[in-house]
Amino acid sequence: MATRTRPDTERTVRLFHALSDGTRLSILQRLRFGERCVCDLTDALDAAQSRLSFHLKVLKDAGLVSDRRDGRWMYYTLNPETLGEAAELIETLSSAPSAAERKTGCC
Amino acid sequence: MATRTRPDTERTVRLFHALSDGTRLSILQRLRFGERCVCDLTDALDAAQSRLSFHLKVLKDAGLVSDRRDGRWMYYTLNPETLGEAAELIETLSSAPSAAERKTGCC
DNA sequence: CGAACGCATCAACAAATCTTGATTATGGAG
DNA sequence: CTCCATAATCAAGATTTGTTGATGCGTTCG
Repeated sequence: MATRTRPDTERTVRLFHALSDGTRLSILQRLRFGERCVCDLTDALDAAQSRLSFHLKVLKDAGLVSDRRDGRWMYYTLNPETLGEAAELIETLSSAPSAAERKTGCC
Repeated sequence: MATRTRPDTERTVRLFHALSDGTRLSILQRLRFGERCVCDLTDALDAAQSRLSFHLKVLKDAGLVSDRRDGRWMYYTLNPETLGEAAELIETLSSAPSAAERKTGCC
């Protein structure tokens, strides 16, 4: 069994921060339906282009989306692995501490 | 089967926002080991009392912890239901859209 | 080539968030 | 009642985050 990767607080914070904004959640919702270019998103969310660019960067830095260039369009897709990671982090929080954790007294 | 509760973006944002801070994650980690009073946490995390009070309020407002008074102490505990809710929200994001969702074109 | 397009990036401002120290509120001990 | 302990709240300031409009960069098309 793989050793549980250490929490890496900084990364965790970035992940949940990326998820803690309405615009970004809307973007992720859209991306559930498949790849989208920025132009699709500006239409759908009725948001300024630079605003979306900003949020897409946050999502990308958190690893939640990937981008791909095609001609002059940038296409964004969900990154399920990272979403899985986030779910895992939450489940760890709600799980009882392991024997090892109890022994070392926590954290 | 219960109808899927509508996303309620505002609540979702507050939930993930509460999870997107190092101090708050440390608090939650501690609480996995069981109920703790604020004094325990100030010791363990070496943080000013008013700082912890602030973060505990954020966690409480998000529904992630509950508090209980015992004499002059306030005891905080994890709220597993809300953590489950958070995990669900994430899993929804990484799940394929339902037929109904596809029909209405999304969101 | 040059013009138009799609998008990232930047600067400036506005707003939200976090920290710190002081104050207030509540409860228990003497 | 007075004093001390525990924790919430508040005010002030620093920092971070989000928005907007302008600019720049790469790509395509004429």
